[in-house]
Amino acid sequence: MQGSGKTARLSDVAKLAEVSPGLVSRILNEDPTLKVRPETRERVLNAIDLLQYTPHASARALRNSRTGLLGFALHHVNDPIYAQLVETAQIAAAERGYSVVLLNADELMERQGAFRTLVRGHRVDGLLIQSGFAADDHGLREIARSVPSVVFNADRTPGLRTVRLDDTAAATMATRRLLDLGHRQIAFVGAEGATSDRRFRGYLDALEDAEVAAMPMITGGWDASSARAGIERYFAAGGRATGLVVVTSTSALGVHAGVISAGLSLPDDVSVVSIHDTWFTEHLNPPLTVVELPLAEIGRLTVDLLVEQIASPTDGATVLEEPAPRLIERGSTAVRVGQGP
Amino acid sequence: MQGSGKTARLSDVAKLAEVSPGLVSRILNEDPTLKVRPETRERVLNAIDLLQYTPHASARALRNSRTGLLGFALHHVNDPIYAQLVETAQIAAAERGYSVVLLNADELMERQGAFRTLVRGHRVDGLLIQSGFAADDHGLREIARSVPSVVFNADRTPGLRTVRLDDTAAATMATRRLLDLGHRQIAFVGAEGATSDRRFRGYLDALEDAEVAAMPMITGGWDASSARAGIERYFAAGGRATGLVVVTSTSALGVHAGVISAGLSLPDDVSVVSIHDTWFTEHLNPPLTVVELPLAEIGRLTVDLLVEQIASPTDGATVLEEPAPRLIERGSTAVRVGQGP
DNA sequence: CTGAAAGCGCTTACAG
DNA sequence: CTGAAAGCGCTTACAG
Repeated sequence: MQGSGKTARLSDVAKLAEVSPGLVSRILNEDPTLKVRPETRERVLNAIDLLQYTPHASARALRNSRTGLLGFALHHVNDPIYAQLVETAQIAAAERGYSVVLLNADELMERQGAFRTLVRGHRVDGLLIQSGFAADDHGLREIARSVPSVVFNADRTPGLRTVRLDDTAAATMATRRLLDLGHRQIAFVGAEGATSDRRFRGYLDALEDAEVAAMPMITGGWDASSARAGIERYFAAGGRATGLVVVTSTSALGVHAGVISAGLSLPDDVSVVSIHDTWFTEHLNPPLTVVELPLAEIGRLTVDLLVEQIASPTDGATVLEEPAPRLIERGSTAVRVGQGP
Repeated sequence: MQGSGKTARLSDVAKLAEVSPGLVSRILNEDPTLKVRPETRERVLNAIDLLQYTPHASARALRNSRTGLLGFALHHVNDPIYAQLVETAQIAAAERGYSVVLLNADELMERQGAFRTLVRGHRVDGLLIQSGFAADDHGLREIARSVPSVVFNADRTPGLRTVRLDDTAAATMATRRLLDLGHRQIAFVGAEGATSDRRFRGYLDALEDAEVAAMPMITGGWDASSARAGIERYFAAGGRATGLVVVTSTSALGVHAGVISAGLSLPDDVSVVSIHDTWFTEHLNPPLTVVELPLAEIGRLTVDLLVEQIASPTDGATVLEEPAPRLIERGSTAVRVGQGP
């Protein structure tokens, strides 16, 4: 049932083409020092074709100390933003000849052994690590130092190559839009971790610029349900914000639902802007106003950086500023009404 | 910057423990025929610990003809249902000692070479293939036959191990609910592929049972935007359904938006039920009534089946019927009003 | 109870 | 211009 017998080895090709295995290998790998008779090369190429020869990945990996695998250590693929990122990054990796191994960041942080098997067992050539998510990433950073890697969403850290989007600019843009619409009671719905901190910073910058007082951060978290609970608590406790900047659109979905279930009208009583555009935002009722950040581009960039890290590791912080954040105005924002100036 | 020098090899452990490499290997792999002096074993274990020894994955893979990798060939990870599945399956795989390689089903189908490198290059021990998505999966089935694999969502096919959820039962349950609410004009919003076909069948079954006439299928597709476009076209053309059974919740999001943008009230004019519960359904406005199918369980089951396939390939169709589909009634369904009996 | 040796399939200096 | 040989790090019959 499984295919047509054994797969051909290099030596089979060599035998068929009546040359040595070494020569076949050199032709396959396009050894630049090699000067082979066109006629011989032809014979070898034909044999490869005839036998459907494909190099044995493990044999190559052992010999070259390169697996051709990139590990992606994520907290949740089941988040639309990261799913989108992974999808792009997987394609970018494939284009560069790498496959992507899906790793569980939490397991890697918690289980000492999981990390050891991965790194000391030479299972991947490099690691993309999702950071900036939990308050404490120490475990992940340890890991990042022991293998070529790119830490996604972390702040600049000595010894690490970090990459991130321009979170601050995005949050500033979102907040400005609410200010322009006349809102003066604007709160930030945030979460744990460095990414949220940077976005909160952007929110503060915009308010400071406009000389409008900031409000205490509302704790929302990174998922819809916790954000919804957070915002329901906020309004139940008498919260008075008329404009909400939400750390990410996944959470904004919950905020959206929470505002409505709190008996408030969206956008008439409360306007909501969030960060990241994704497949569901335009289909909400009302649709979500967002600041779009270049997810596809950061996916490619991250893979490129990781491939560079494998070639020669360097530290430093990369921030993708182009294409710039872009406001997409939809129905969840409106001119502020009521309560006088 | 990268870790503390070279990693230890088996021979280093052997040297330190003053035994042969073979012995270390046998202890490591718990060779049952091995009777070693406790004292010697202790020495070896200590050496392993001291050197932080971890077997070299590629060397093992070459020797054992097992990579420890499972390939997941998907169309879009960027779909909440599949993202959820992948997340569960990744964890299940890790528990069984396998890592997951993310593969692009479309690339695998289209690029002859991508598939050859994968299979003939011994890159994975087995393949989980997402099927039932496009109308024509022939390419994927070819692949499935040449390597231990499980084809997810396909109908029973000779020579293949298929696994799927009880799509028909789920759709029947959804349709019944609309019937119970008094709806008589019920349409199915479907998509391409076997999965949608089975759900359509379930819809037909329920109507037949109730002796209610079926309506032509509305073409929605597997994503929110195309489903929205489909439903907008439908109502613009004078479609008269008061109840909609949607093939999956991702599409239902678009249907939800489309019903509203068509100027109809949800659920008063049109009730919507869809298949699969996921993180966003309860946060829509109104929240989505769905039939929940056991996604986490099918993720585990699929990995288990795949691991079995690797041990010894067999064909056959597995349908996960337990836990049974479950109706979760939310705000997108209501008793049918207006237009007399 | 433990060791020596061959071999998994490749690549690459080193010869000629 | 091409070949023979060693070796990447492991495992496993085969001896003893």
